[in-house]
Amino acid sequence: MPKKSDSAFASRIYALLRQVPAGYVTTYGDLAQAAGSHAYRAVGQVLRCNPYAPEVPCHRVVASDGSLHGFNGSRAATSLQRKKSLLSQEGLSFQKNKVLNFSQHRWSFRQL
DNA sequence: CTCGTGACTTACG
DNA sequence: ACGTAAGCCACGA
Repeated sequence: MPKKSDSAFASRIYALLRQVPAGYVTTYGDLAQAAGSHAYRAVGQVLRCNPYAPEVPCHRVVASDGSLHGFNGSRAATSLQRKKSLLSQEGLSFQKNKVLNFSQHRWSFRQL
């Protein structure tokens, strides 16, 4: 549940992300649009300060091309490695830092 | 209110 | 494929 200290925008992002089932990923763009805005970057800021660590799996959010950018407030390769591991456990496949069959595992809020 | 910043995206050379 | 530039929105100082 959203905290009062969270912005309405942030809450929306969290709520949407929570809808994403395991084995699926989404992009910042789609997330933003689903939130009713085009604040791609704002989404990044929100996730970076993600106070709902396990409940809001920020690792299910990838770049528009399915590549893993940052994670856990870090762009370090170690973080990306962990991200890959987590997603791998959810049935996703990886090639370096990119998701295989990305479009296939990509979650679309618009279809809901 | 203004300014700077960012885990972004798209376009261009 | 890669670097740069511009556009974009929200948030904290």
